[in-house]
Amino acid sequence: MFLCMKQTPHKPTASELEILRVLWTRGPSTVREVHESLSEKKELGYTTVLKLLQIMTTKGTVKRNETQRAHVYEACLPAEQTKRQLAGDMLQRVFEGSASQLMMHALAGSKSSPQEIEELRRLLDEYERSRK
Amino acid sequence: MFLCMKQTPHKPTASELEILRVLWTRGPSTVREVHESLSEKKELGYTTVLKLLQIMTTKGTVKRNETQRAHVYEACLPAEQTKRQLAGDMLQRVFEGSASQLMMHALAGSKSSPQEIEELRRLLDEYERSRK
DNA sequence: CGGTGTCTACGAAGATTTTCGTTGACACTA
DNA sequence: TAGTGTCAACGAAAATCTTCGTAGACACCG
Repeated sequence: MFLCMKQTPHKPTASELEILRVLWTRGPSTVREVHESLSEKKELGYTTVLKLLQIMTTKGTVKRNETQRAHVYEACLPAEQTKRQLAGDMLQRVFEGSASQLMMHALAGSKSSPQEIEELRRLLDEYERSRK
Repeated sequence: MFLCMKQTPHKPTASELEILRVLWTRGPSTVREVHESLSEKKELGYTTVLKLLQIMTTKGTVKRNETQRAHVYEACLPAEQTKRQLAGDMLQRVFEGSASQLMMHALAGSKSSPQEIEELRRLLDEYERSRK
């Protein structure tokens, strides 16, 4: 078995991301738990989830604790870091690094509430302060 | 030959997006022109680009004018619309629809200038006005 | 006309992703 | 202990993506 030598963590695929989201919200979980959580949204075989988690283990996306019969899986990276990577990747690939372009298109495609806008303003202030 | 029946346009793959970006900036272009443009960044065979454009044609991502011997390809959708779709997709899949989360992570992953922040504020104002 | 270069079409190989079926190990219980 | 249910491992099929080689059509040039 090889350790993952990659410097930059793997960009998760669509299915991997769904699993990661479960692990982020539930914390360390067994295959069954992940499967049940995903099954609420879409039909998906148990072994499909198992296989995915095994693949993600070899990729180094998740790690597992094998002390129990039902192995317990856990995301290697915190949600924040992976999300930042995904956002940054799209920022470069689609918006040539322009955060305002990204925001503009995201807003256009979503129904953001006034509260959301207020929160965004607050974030900008905070970001600006931290940059000083 | 079938027309594309899909209501929602195809989400472009990574390679398709690279090609779309060329078409968006150059406007309608031949395979050779797209290939030369992409070659500046990375090595890529001529027929690879040709094949991609052919596939994108069947998907309905691009359309082509065959009146010249060298067919001229053109994106079906304006850049704005596709970018909006991509941003909105990520917003849902990664950030559960929270634009502020998206922006927070995008900012954290980029080096946004004070001008960029100012532009973001302006966008928020504008968005809010348009919502009224 | 015949050679040279450019173009599209076709097919196909290789990689990656997504999905499960099957098998054998393990454990609980009646 | 024999039956029932749960689990990980393995392999593999199907779908999609990425890449390119080859062949045949076409046009220009001498």
